[in-house]
Amino acid sequence: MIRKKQAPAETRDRILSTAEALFMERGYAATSLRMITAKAKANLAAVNYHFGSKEALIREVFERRLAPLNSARIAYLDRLESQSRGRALSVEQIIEAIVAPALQVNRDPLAGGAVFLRLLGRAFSEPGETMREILPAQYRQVVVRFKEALVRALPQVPDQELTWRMHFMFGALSYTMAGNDALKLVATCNLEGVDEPESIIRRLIPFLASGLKAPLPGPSSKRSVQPGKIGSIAGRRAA
Amino acid sequence: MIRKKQAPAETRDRILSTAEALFMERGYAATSLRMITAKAKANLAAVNYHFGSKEALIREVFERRLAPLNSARIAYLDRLESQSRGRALSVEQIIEAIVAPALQVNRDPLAGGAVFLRLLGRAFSEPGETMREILPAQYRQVVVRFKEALVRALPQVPDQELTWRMHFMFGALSYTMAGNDALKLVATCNLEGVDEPESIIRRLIPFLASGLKAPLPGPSSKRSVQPGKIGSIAGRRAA
DNA sequence: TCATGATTCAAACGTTTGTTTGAATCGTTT
DNA sequence: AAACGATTCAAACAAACGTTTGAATCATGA
Repeated sequence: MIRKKQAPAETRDRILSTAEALFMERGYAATSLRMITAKAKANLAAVNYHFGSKEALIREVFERRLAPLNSARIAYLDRLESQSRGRALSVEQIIEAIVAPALQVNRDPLAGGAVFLRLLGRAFSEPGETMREILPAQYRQVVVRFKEALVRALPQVPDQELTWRMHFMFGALSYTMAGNDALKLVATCNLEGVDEPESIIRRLIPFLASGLKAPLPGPSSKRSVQPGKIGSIAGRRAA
Repeated sequence: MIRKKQAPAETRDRILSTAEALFMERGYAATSLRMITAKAKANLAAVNYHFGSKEALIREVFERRLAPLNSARIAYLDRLESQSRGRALSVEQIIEAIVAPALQVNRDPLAGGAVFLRLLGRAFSEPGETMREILPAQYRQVVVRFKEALVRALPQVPDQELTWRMHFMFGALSYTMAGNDALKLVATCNLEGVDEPESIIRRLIPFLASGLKAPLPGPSSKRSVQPGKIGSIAGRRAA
């Protein structure tokens, strides 16, 4: 079961990378082991031999890339904090510590490249029990660490509010990483630099930083909304 | 094929709503017609009779809810613009026109309720050809209309930049609507009002508005990032 | 050289998938 | 009552699914 010495086990990695690519473009449930093994030029039984099951395969697909990525993020943050001794980091620096390692992965096909980043972006809105186990486990350290840094950088923002804003940030981030073809949704003009992640990040960081630093809303501005109706359905009332 | 008079065709709607709920909690590919028809207390063949195929079913699931929602958004924007004669709307108002109708849907189970909103949030990062056809077609009008309003509200922001920021906004929005259980990802403290969409929106709007209004970056600040490697691999240097 | 354990392979396992079929049932109109 | 189209239903279809099996193949240490 566990390979020790002999055999380069290159089959294992070939399956992992092929599964990664297919999961990205077709989704998890819609990708069969037969597709994977055929494209990876491996035998069908190889998946169950090397991983045990399809579920264990997808688990490995993520952990192989995600663990190094999140370690790099924490290391990046550590470096920034040791450089600016004592002083709190800027929000932009903190976001950079999240985003720059991802950018690094994007450049390096050996670390997963754009394929894995898109897969990862989608994983956050994937249903099912599997992802609800993998992602929190992989991100726990990162979240705690960056939350601490953000609390120091934004002492005026209450804890609850900051948690929500981190949530929104992760949303915009994972959506952007997913590199959605739904991007063409908002593309009323032809976007320049769609394929240059650096330029996307240069635009994303100010957006997120401004969001995190947004002025606090009045303690309870009840004004909100009270529109009319929706569609053709009648008889509705607002809050 | 097309029902004219007789029979309430309530079976059709029962299948639609059941499929909606199952697609939300299990995903599209992982939900079988047998699950749907069993839970909807309909015959298996009813799906192919009423819709033609599984693909046509999911298409109808979305269009039934999405068309009224987006119509309501445009109507909301029209109302705001006719109220403030001539003057440009505030960014917050424009966001409200996007968000409030969704909030309305959330309150009304007959319009889809929270179930459909979560399904819709996920749809944006769904792979496959189906969604890449449905969503752009349903959103085209909305995007054009709101883009125009935002251009008026933010004349200092270049067109390209604004398009990207709308992209980020849709990301945070769909991620939030998906009501991800990955929310517990960033939940280091127990969130209050997780189940009160109003309070979530009250926090989301300032975040998005600040992001859209963010100061423009220097024309080409090349400083950015260029770290070393990733993970446990050695040799790293800061930017 | 032989023996050993890891890996590959073709074939088959029993389920489950989406779809089709043809007869039964229902409500309405003639 | 008879006839009609719309709808439901049980049954079957081939195809594809994840997994298992047992023998072949390979590289290596004795």
